[in-house]
Amino acid sequence: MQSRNPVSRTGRPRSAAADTAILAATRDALVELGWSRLTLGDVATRAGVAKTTLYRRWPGKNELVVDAVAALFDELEMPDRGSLAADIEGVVLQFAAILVRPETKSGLMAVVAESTHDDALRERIRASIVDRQKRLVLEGRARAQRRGELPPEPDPEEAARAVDLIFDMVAGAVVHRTLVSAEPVDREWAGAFTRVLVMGLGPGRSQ
Amino acid sequence: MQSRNPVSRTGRPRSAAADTAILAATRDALVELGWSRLTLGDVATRAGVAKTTLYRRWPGKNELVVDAVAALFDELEMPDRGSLAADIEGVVLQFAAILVRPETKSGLMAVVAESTHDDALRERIRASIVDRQKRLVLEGRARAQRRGELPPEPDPEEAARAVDLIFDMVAGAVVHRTLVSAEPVDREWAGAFTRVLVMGLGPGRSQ
DNA sequence: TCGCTTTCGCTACGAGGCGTAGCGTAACGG
DNA sequence: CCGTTACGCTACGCCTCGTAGCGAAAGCGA
Repeated sequence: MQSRNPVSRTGRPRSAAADTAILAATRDALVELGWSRLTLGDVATRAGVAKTTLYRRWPGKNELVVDAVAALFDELEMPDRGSLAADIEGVVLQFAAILVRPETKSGLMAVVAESTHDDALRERIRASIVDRQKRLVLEGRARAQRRGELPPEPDPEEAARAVDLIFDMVAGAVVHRTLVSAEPVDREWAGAFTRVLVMGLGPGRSQ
Repeated sequence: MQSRNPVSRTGRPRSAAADTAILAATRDALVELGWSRLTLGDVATRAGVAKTTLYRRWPGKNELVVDAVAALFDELEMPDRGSLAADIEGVVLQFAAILVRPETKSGLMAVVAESTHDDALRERIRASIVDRQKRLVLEGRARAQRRGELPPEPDPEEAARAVDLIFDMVAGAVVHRTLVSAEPVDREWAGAFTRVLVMGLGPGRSQ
């Protein structure tokens, strides 16, 4: 995760089990307590480690929660479902399944809020969470172009803008539906959303 | 704002100036400190009131920040710009203008995160912030139907679902673009977003 | 003008989290 | 076996929280 020296070959190695225990304890605490009431001392107790061990590995609450939540996004993948619409609907439902979990809900938004005052934290979120999702958009877009569902985009800058737009639309809508509106992202909603998006992307000019 | 008795006609009245001073001080503190480092004692000092006065009016940090941020949404309105696309683009830019302010960025997401563990807080957010935005969607949709840009929807439940979907798409995309991607919502982005949305809503069946 | 009522500013307080320092011990590699 | 690093534990000063208690201030009605 983070090591002060690139590799320190001597001395007692850090316990990998402690890392996973701490991250799991953080998620448990997020579920039970939410963000504001979560304390690092409590997490340490839950994980069965000393509080000092926790501080030796993470600078503070923000970074710890980012890593704890990021692990939830490991399961993200994008099987080829045959069409652009099916691919989008699949990734929407998959993303929603992660987002609906209480540890994600309370943790993710809180660190995003903190990141508005902490550039390093924003970068950490981007690297460990956001980019992994964006990769799915890139993949789905490339597939759709191969199928002929979307026109190829010769200009790389224009393509990047299009990917960013799609990404913000998909992730934003799912997040807003789940967290702000507090309504479920079920097949019906995902289908309606996908219809609008695919229709908006398809025949018209530009992307 | 909140009064324990519907109206108490006797005794010293609460200072209305203190309310506005406290809310303004809260926004200032959000700008300088962000959410996590904001303390109620500091807000009281900035506002020139005693800390106890603050606690007499708000239960805690969450509710105070909701009210402080909600005041920023007072300027929301939706002039008729002649077409559905222009209306959407206008509300996107207007919403983004509020959201880009540092007090909104750090405050809004934090209380949303807290609301996942506090139903009363979620309701407070919905009533004082979310519903005010949703009204714009309702208005723009009605206008577009009057113009013939969108088909009328006889089924009220279906109409409500459509409004909710549009609302989550618009607000979600703008929030995600601004807070997570940390990129500006300029005319170019707003235009591209509006193109996709309008095209997705328009010709196809239902929405 | 005088009470009655409620709010206000101020001070003080216990409780609890934060982040760090220091120590002795444990677990590796050479 | 030795050097090095991680670990568990305790203790600490600092800060914030949220509340209690007080006297003074500011309205209203008689």
